[in-house]
Amino acid sequence: MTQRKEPFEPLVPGQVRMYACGVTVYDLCHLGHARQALIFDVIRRYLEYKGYHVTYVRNFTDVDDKIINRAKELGRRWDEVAKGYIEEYYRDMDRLGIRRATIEPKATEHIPEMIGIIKALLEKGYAYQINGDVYYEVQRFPEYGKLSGRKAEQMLAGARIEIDPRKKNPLDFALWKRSKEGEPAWESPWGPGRPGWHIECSAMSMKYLGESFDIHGGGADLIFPHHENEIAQSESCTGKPFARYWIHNGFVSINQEKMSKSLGNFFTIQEVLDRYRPEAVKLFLLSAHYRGPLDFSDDRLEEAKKALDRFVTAFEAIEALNALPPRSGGDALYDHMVSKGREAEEQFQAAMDDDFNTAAALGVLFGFLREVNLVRSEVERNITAGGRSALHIARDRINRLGGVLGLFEQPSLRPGEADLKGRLVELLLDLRAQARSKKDWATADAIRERLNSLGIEVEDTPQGSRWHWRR
RNA sequence: GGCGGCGUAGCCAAGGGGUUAAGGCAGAGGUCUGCAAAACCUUUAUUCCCCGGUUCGAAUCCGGGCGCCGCCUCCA
Repeated sequence: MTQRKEPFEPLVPGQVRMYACGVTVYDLCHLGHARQALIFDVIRRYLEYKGYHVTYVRNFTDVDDKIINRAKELGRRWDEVAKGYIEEYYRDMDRLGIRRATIEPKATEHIPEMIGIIKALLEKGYAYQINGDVYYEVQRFPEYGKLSGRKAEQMLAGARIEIDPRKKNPLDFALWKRSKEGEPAWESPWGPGRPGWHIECSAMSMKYLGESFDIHGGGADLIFPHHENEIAQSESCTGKPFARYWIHNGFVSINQEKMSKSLGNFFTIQEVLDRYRPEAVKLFLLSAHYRGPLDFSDDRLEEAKKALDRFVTAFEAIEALNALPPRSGGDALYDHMVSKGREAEEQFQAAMDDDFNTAAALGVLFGFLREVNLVRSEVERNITAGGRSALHIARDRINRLGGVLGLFEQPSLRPGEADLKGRLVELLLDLRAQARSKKDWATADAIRERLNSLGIEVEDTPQGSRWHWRR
């Protein structure tokens, strides 16, 4: 509200109540939606890491013009279209490893609450009805524009909105829309209709979080008018301050242009995930501060993938050390790693405390990884019990902190690695076939024995060798 | 026209009045290796778009330019 960073103090000590505007389910989600969802997921995870009890509400807008239009295009029922895209949404978020919110309400399931607020606004004189439509009267709320830093007069000057002559003021917005034939409709004191877009978030956030709560947010494009309108209708209804802190994320762009449906320059989450691991996509999305723009390109994703592999290879190498028996000693290494780890965790917290600076936090993790690799190369030369524990504890810390960013939670197998095993066996069998053709039985038998000891049985047949995992 | 944001190495990106200007990618050198690849280590900005000002001191604050982007209509 002050347009700057503010120290965070929740309304109720130890508890955080946050609301993020979710998606309108009329199409597949693109990378921009992924960024928004991830950022709020990370904020939630970090607050939990800090020991807060977090109630996180994220809604679905499941009735709206765009859904109705989409249904017409597809020749399906509007509610089926919404339901289908909610399923797609969950599929995308699950693949990305973005946690479900505490409560995920749908607009259509909260019509009575919305009607309640509209009624109250009419009674208090903040709204007026025309012919089955109900509008909020912006001029009755002097603070209108306080979030976006605009004044009502300014907005009129350059307005490019079409003016509805029935409205008292062009800025007035619909709380309730009368339904046309064939459109979804709910009974109301003003006749059959459906809610305006802004009212749903007021109704659902206040229902689950109370009339005043801590954090509200969404994409930067929602600042005006959506969030401005939410504030107006909520505060004039309750007479209390609405959300205390506002968090708005920047856009994902392509060639410096906002990724959007209208420009057609978007990539769906599914398209991106077909080509890149979820963890790499997340690393990319967190590599810039959430408020700034983030330009998408294959080069950036490739970089993120390689950067992520630094962690993956280190984890794998640390794991591999377990197979070998350690010597005693290495206590100094252990102490060193613990203190470096503590230092890193403090720096990580400092970065996240500063307006959730994930890019800086990631930098801390990479810096710590270097320390870990230094120790690792020493332990690889001389495996000691202390050295190995040092690496384990460091790996656990990286995992834990990475987990706050939603990273390192998924199996570290690189894509194709599972079937890579099969291809490696085939490769060995090819070599073995060459050896057999030269009657190099020692080599051939050695390969068979070695594979056998790994649980792979090899059978020779007239058609060539076959292999299978021992059951 | 109004409101807001951004401009830091070859690229991406933190920082934000005075410690060595994080980190990633790419490049260079090295360790390892029969050679290679991979991996790891080291290294890479006397300088932060330009011009003025404030200050003992500015990339960081202020004023003015230039360039890019977003919002003001649905948009994460």
